[in-house]
Amino acid sequence: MKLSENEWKIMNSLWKKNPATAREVIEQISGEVEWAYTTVKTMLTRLVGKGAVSEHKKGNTSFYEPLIEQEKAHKNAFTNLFDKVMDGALEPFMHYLIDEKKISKKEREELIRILKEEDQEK
Amino acid sequence: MKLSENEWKIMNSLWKKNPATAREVIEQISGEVEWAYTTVKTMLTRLVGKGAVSEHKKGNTSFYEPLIEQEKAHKNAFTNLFDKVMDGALEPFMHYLIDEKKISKKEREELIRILKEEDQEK
DNA sequence: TTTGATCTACTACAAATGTAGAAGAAAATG
DNA sequence: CATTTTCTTCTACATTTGTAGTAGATCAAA
Repeated sequence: MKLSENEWKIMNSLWKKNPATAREVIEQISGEVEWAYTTVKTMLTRLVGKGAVSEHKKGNTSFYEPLIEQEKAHKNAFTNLFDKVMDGALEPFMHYLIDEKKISKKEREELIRILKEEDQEK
Repeated sequence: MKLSENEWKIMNSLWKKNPATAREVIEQISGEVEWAYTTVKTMLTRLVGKGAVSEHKKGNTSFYEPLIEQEKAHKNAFTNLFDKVMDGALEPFMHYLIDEKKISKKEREELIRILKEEDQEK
């Protein structure tokens, strides 16, 4: 399942709150982007076509729900990034995290904790 | 600078070896993908158009070189992934790394080292 | 120098993506 | 009920991406 940038936006909104109407989706993402109502509708329809979202109606209004799990979708996106874009390299990523995203000391410690924790588990 | 998947493939090849001719690029990525010669040419031309790659000729043959830095390009890709796709979430990424990419104990230790090292520096 | 191999430049064309307008149906409001 | 608001479905259209084919130029080998 490959999603476009705009589709991610919609999916992220739906993962936060669902079922949701097109109107609700728009409201949730307004401020981040300014799309016409029908633009959002079009993307929702396309997502339904891709099988990423379900649609059911109450009266004449459609309610949408994600059909794919956020976690899986994100993993796919990561895999894609690493395989296709990064050619498998991991280390530059860590530096990126630290340099560009300016993760806090706290977050850094959290990451270390996660890494160590898994070390124990396995 | 936004690159498509195929363009990443070409760029990664050019970062490994440059300047390079279209023929050399093809040879380097053959095995991973099977594109017609003219397909690679088209993409190189498009990359030149985007300003990601330079082209200069010797005789009638073009030699290509990356104009953008690999590190910066990768950072952009990360930023894009996090901002657009992940909505800023970091933690799921670590779990992804561990679960899906099955990074080795060694790599894990390396990541921890990097994270700690930066901790000292700043 | 003829001929085959190789390059380039140009053109093509379908699918995906971004972005929405128009028209008609349904719901809400006065 | 008449009018306004809101939804839906269709249609549209430019750009980007994937993926080459063709024809003409050039280089290399016999």
